[in-house]
Amino acid sequence: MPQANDAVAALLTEYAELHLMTGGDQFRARVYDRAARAIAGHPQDVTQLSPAALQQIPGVGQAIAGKIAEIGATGTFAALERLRADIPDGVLELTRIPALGPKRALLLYRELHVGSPAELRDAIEAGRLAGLRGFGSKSEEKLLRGIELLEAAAGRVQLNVADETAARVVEVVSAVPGCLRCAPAGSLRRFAETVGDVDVLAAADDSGPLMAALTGMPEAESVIAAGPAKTSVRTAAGLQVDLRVVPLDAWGAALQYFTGSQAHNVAVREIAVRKKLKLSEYGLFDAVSGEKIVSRTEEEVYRRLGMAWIPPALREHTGEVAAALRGGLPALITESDIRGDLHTHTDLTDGVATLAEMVARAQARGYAYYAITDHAPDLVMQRMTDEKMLAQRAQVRRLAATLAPAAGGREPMALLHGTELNIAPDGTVDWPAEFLSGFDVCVASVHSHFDQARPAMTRRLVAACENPHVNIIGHPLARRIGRRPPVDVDLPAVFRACARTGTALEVNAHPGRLDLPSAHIKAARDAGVRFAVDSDAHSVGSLDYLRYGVGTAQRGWLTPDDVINAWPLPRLREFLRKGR
DNA sequence: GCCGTTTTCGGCCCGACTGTTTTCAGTCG
Repeated sequence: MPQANDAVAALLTEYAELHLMTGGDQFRARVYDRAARAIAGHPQDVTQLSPAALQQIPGVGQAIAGKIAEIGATGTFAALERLRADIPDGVLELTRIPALGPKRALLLYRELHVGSPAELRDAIEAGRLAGLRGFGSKSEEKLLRGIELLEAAAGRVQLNVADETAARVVEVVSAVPGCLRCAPAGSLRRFAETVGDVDVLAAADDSGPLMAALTGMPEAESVIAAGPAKTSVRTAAGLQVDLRVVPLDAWGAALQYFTGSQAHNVAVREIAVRKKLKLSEYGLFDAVSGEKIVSRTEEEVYRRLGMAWIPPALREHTGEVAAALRGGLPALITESDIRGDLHTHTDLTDGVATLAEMVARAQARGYAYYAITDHAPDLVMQRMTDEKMLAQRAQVRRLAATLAPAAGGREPMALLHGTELNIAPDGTVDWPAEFLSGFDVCVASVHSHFDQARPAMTRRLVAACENPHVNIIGHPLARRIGRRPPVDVDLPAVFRACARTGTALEVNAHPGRLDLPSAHIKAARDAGVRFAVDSDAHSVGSLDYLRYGVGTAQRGWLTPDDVINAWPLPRLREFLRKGR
């Protein structure tokens, strides 16, 4: 998805929020919100489209098309600027706090002049909320917890944002004459859950033109530091980007050093010390003579230390160094091992692309199979019915029959018709067994009652696993990174239930979820659990988010054998039968 | 503000929960 669309969508969403906050018509706000989602998921750069083409996008009419044109020309639109003048930035930031919406956020601002989450915390701690309509002691507690969550994520961005920024920097720097190599490093290369700043490494004899290219990027709003070895800028979105330039000869040692993690580097350097060597970002040296031994590639550096090359996703000092020393690194799953996506949506529920559009993109990704799993009726706002679901199934079957064989004479992509069920507080799901048996695959997820106490939540998830038609537990901890904490659940008990019943746990690849989190994946795998790495795509472009799920699976040490959608279709189908 | 085999106006996704109230507004999915 073009990055320009995200910027347009963000402005339209902001307008909807401010409009709602100031008591504007809720339906107009909803239309702007819907248009924003459709634009974010639109495959072409909307600022390049004609008014007529814009109005083909669902939810975009004459007025919003005009606003988009205005954004294309000026970077914003007048109606938004009028609202911004009324309400300071921080008030919108207040609504990012869970359980605090536009109405109460505005009340806080109007009554107490609270204009940011930090000011809200001060106000709560000073007892200034006492007596304010709509705020009791429970609210205060909940808000303080929410502010904590928000602050923990402050200054860090989701993987996709860091990834897109890094890709732009690499593109620009690589194009400079004299640039010999350029690649992202740091926590982005390790597929960390969030990224604090973007590290990009380049190799060149003369760093000057490369640094100038970075500071000259239109996205570079301010220059934090500018030297020959390292230059840092801050983007308009507030993200810090560090570019480091090294001689080509030091590429491997520098890439190893700047990829981290710090704990991994400390462990690797200790190995070097024991071998009477010294490892730095400039190379691996003889500790006594100071003579350089290797530095050109990461592989050489690790090999000279007696280790196989360690995939970046493993470099967290959680056993990877010991495994590498004894030759026991796992053959990690890679994106090319994934044969299909088992959790995706269409515009039948809250997706923004049609079935045909989603399937076409899945085919272009080279998948052997692809599942459509729209929401089930208990998520009331999606207005799903038996009839709509059965009609979609017929449509899927018809479409499947028309798919052309893939390149190389392979079978045409198989289409699986599925659904994403809602796990009710008691562990039951939307439909009875008879109706469920008509699906090829069922994902089941928690979408409500996130605050259940641990015993109830554990019973709930275990009961879902025990349902003979539930194949995959979707986003098992139901967390939203920086937005909503994970549910409280006895994970070992859930892992045992999954292994016993043949239910896979999802590694949801959406960069705002990454759930099951990598920290828990290894334990689940050791308990005998299988996994499904899914995009949970709601648009054509977000099918590509799958790579973040693969990175998360790698951080959990998973191999293709652990991941059901890396299996050939017959083996997958056998798993989905769940012994029935 | 968008949309239409309900098509140029009058609807628009809606039910449940929570914490606050004392009958309901706000928030969420």
